Amino acid sequence: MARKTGSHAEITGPRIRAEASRLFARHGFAAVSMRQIAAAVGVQAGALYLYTPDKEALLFDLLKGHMDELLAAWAQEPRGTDPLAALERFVRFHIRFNLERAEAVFLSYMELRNLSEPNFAVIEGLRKRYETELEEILKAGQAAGAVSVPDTKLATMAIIAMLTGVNTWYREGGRLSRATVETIYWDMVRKAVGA
Amino acid sequence: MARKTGSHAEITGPRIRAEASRLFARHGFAAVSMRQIAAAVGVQAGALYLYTPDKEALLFDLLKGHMDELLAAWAQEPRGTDPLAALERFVRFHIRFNLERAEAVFLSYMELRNLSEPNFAVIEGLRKRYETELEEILKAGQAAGAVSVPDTKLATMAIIAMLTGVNTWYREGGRLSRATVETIYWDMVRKAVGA
DNA sequence: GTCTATAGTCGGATAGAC
DNA sequence: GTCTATCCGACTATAGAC
Repeated sequence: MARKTGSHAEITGPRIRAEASRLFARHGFAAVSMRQIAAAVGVQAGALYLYTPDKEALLFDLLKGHMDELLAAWAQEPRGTDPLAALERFVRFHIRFNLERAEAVFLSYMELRNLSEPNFAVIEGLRKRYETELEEILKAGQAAGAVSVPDTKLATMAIIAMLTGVNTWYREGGRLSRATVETIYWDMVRKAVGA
Repeated sequence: MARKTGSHAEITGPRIRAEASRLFARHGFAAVSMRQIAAAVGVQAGALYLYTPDKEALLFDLLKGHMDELLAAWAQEPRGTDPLAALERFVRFHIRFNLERAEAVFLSYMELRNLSEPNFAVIEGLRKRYETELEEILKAGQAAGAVSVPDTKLATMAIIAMLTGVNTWYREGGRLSRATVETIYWDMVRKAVGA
């Protein structure tokens, strides 16, 4: 028989993050109570405070973890010298990674304003670093004559918004596979940057 | 001397909507209390219920009002038979209108999940109608051979996401004027659709 | 590590005086 | 139309038993 109480530190921590992520994404940070999270995990509300100092720190952990994983995953993508190939890798990577982590992407985007100023600045810094990765690719492409955009900064923001937008409409098992979506978006991005 | 109490129905209603919009956009619907809204307007919390049956209806009014105004404003834009000219009008209209109503755009986008199912369906229907306006332009362009996209539905979603993204970074008095931003985005959209 | 119990605050919404 | 007062429930976070 499973006992009702005892030590489960190694599984409770991750489960708290998983349930909090799910609930925050579905109902919004402010609309979710610590009691709801605890109930979803199967512990009492008080037990959550063994794993997080407060509710905001829990949100920050989720957002910070997501951004770290995003940057780490991009860093592991193969490099290359061809700017156009790099751009294609970025487009496909961004769509693929964001669809795989739809919940975390949604959170990192909707719940930023619930962070305190210092925590907000951390996440913004990581986001900016990711954007810079794309801008460097565009600048290199521009320098090499492989791409032609009116403004690399605006092109960066335009491309990221366009790609992230996939998450708002894509549904698994729908009309198009992920690979097809990647290819169609790459086609539009390639043309948009005049390549 | 201004009296402290009395009848101000004609100005209080709009002021409640204005302050609620501002507060919801800044802190999120769930994080804002009726007392906060009342304090911003300068009345007591109970007085709000003369203007709205409950908090959600207040949010719905804001979102519905915004979508109605968006569709009405687009309906007033000049028509024409040239699909490419129509596309340019859409691009410039969308950026201009959304920058003028940044607060309402942000709300209509972030707070959808706080609506009840029937109210949610109303807003989604209006949003869909707006998207269809763009898709019809792309289809007409495709038929006329003026544009060439792999998929008009995806191109619609990609363009709208890209254009709406301007709101996330544009700051008044920044490096670029609104007109310049419109022109740069139109250049990227035009290329993206193979025109 | 998790529980129960609780402190202390704040929430949405309503009743009734003016 | 607005106010004051209030009901009643829910919230975050903590204390202390086990």
